[in-house]
Amino acid sequence: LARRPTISDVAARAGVHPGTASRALNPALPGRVTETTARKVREAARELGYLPDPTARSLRTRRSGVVGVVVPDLTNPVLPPIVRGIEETLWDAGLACLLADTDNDVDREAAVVAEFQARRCEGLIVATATRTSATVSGLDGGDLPTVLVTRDIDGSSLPFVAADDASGVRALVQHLVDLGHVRIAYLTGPASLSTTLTRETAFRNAIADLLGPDDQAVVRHGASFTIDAGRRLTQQFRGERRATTAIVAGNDMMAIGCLEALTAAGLRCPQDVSVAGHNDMPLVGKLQPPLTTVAFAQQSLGVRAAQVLLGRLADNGHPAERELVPTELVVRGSTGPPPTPRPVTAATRPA
Amino acid sequence: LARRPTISDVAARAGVHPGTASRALNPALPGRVTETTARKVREAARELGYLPDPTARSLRTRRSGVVGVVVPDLTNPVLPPIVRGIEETLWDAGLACLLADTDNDVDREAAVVAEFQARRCEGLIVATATRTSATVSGLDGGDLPTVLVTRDIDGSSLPFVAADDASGVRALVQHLVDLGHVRIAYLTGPASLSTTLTRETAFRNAIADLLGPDDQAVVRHGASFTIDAGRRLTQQFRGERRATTAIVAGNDMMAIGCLEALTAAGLRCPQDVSVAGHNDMPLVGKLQPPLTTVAFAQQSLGVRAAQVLLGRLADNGHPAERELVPTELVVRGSTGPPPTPRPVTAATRPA
DNA sequence: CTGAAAGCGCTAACAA
DNA sequence: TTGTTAGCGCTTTCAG
Repeated sequence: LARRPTISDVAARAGVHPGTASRALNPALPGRVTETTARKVREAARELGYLPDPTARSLRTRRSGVVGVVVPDLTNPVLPPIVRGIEETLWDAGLACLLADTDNDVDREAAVVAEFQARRCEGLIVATATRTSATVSGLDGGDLPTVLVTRDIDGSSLPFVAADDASGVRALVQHLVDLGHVRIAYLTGPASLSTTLTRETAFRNAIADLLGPDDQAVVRHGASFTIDAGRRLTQQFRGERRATTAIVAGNDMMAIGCLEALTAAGLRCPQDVSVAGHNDMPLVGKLQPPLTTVAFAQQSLGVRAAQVLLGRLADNGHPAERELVPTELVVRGSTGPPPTPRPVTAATRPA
Repeated sequence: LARRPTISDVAARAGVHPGTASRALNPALPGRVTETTARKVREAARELGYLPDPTARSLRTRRSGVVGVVVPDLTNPVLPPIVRGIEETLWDAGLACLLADTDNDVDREAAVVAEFQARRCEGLIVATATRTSATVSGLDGGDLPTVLVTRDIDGSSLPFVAADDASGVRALVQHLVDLGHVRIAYLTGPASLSTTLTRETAFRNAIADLLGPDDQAVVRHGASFTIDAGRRLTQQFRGERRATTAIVAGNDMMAIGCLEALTAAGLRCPQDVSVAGHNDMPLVGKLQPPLTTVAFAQQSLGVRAAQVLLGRLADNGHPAERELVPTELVVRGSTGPPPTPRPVTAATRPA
């Protein structure tokens, strides 16, 4: 017979009943079996190359051994290491990962979550980016264990793992203030994203704490976290605020756009204007100038997220953990002291 | 009752037999049902919020609706867009993606494939990197439809989708020769990887075709496709071959290492030595100098791989397609004419 | 065209 | 401790 061996085949070969064979193969079980039968069964299983059918098992046990991982856009460089950490950790726990990319689309997100529920995922790890999501909010308090990574949902009490962006941004502002900057602007992405709010709030707080009144915190929002958006925002911003000596971008891509716009305007970085990013994407340390940015251990973040989910799988009841993994300020060449004090308009005018 | 509705619930509500309900809900079936009953059943299903249980269905139909995607290392920047293309295409075809990262480990690869088979994946897309693999070879001719992406297996007849690296490398060498280079070296990664061989062979052929005898094709292998390996290889290579005016690297990371080593040796790129990479990773166009490299539509590659798999799923019999998606030479600032002819040793000596 | 019944492979009650 | 039995939810023969 060409079909793959079933537990009945194993049982037959071992001369026992299928039920017994099942118990023998199941490691931790209260009603154990004799060591001799266990050996016989294992032997038979090995000889036959028996692999249990997870489908049949799922149907019976109502546990699929599968976790759904939902990302907004896998081509965002922060995500792959996170997904890798998740996958590795879950694999070691005997769980497989279904991956879906929502392309930042709410309908797609809803469809993915529905599909993953239908497929009997035991848990969900959700990294999609918006601050609000009817789909994800609906999971809060439900019976499908869910962990948010990198994003937070307004008013949600779901467990959540992210980098401690606030500390990173604060360290960055501190660094700029230490260098002597007093006119610092923040260029960031859409206010609808969880990341935007966290970082922006941290920026405003840091400015208020370190430089006094809030009115010095200049913040501009772009349409997306891209090089283009960073470039455009910088161009239009430079038209209004020439006194600025340091620009913090919401992520590295925007910082790159910012650098390009400054260069195009004939300004040097960091001599005329300092620039910093966030995320420490691959290669930003190889740019000219190398980018000062906020880094975090991306893969560890994924590992932690998976561990939190494993905790929820064991007990979905206890209060949700909200964990932040540490960030680190990476100082590189794109930040330096502000231009030596001269009449401000002259000091920052394009060459 | 709190449990989710089954087909029997739907059938009861519609006043028909479960079997009939099943048929009514199944779109294309030979033995159809009356339009009126079909409507009743759909109505009942909608009211109950019925979702078929894929586990039970799988058990019965022996089709899981899941395919396995095996990657060597998701943090390699070429992979995420490919995986995204795969996921999107399969999602549209109603298939879900199980993702596993082997961390370039053969045992892990074997375990993953076994696990995916056990989980009743309908097909596999394998992107792991080595030229030989007992595990993957074993899939050849088996009943699990498998598509290789980005890699090839020696002597395998499995369907395979990759970028047309050979054309890209050839275009690159042509470009360098057109610029006037005659001493061109190739620095690449481990010979055990599929990618290494394809590109290296193309390089040797191009050199032989365009510059004559093979002895001018200088090739060095490093331990990995990393910045470090590129740097080390360049350092040791420069010790031996000062006449070289152009260096082609096996991928962009090595090219970056190469640039660093040249800079450290006081050489300018492209004035003293031209450098080129392969893959067009994010940001390599933003480096100083911007890197000349070989690009391909990564996401499309993933889409094509998924489409080929869908073809195999429909008919695993017909001969395996071996498809190459086009590459494009992206000329940027890191390549230029060789130094003006002077005594060779002087022309390439560090400043 | 629809109802009846069997069974995918496994595990968890219950009995012996 | 082991065998027995039932059944997870679905589809698909086979009758009617």
